[in-house]
Amino acid sequence: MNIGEAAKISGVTPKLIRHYESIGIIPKATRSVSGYRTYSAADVHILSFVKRSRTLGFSMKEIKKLVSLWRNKSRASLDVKNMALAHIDDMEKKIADLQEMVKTLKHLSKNCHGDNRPDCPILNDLAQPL
Amino acid sequence: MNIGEAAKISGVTPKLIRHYESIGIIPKATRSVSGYRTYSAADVHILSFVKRSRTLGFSMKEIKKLVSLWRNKSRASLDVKNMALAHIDDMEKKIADLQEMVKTLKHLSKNCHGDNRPDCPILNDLAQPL
DNA sequence: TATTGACCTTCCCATGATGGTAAGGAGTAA
DNA sequence: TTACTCCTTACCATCATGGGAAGGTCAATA
Repeated sequence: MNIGEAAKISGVTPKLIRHYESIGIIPKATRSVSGYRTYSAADVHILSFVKRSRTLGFSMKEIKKLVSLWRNKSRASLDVKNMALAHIDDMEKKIADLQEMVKTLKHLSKNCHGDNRPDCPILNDLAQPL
Repeated sequence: MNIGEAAKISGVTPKLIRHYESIGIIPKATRSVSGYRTYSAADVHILSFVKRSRTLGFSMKEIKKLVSLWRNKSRASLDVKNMALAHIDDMEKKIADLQEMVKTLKHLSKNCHGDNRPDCPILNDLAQPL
């Protein structure tokens, strides 16, 4: 099948499929006589794997490793688990950061009249040297 | 003062100060005879404002608006509050997304032996067409 | 057969916020 | 004068993705 159909099935746009190929996430596609990329069901499976990994927030660098682990039948599940745990850690840090910001902003917003008057605790906070 | 000192006081690197100037977040700095940027306490105050706004997760686009509201003495606090509330919404969406990913990955990790064996529920999930 | 329209190709540029580096000028102190 | 630190601009990199241009291919239809 051509890149368009592979894109529809995998949920990865043609644009991104080419990009993934260029940075070595996926193997180089075979080509038709006229130069079109051609994909097998196995190729589409890799693309779906990448898509799902992105959905779970893994970076392309991590996904590159995940794909190679997936294709290596003698992998140790420990390696995969460690990647997952590290990624969970990263995300939990991000969540904590965001929650802190939300907390602060909610507090400031609560004290802001939110009317025509210029006085505003939010701006006062921002203008305060940290 | 020169850009280096303004950077130390405000916590914004010289690199970023120049960048902020170039994209119009802060007014163009006055220059010394030899071309060095010079900053007043008021200029540094703007930089601190930007820094604090970044700390609260606002985008540069939003900060541009916040700065202009801050400097507009006849602003309506409603405008500021609405920006804050919209930003809170954005962040809460991001938090929810991250929490969903964490939840899924934690579940998968719990079921992964994490040893020398290749069998791995995490990879099985990733390989599953969504 | 000629044309059309949908698909494919490569190449370059843009995003957003930040960092790095290189090449060169300015300021100051020994 | 040398040496060192600071400043200047300009370009490139990151990360994942999207947009668009210019041109080739394929299949169906007029």
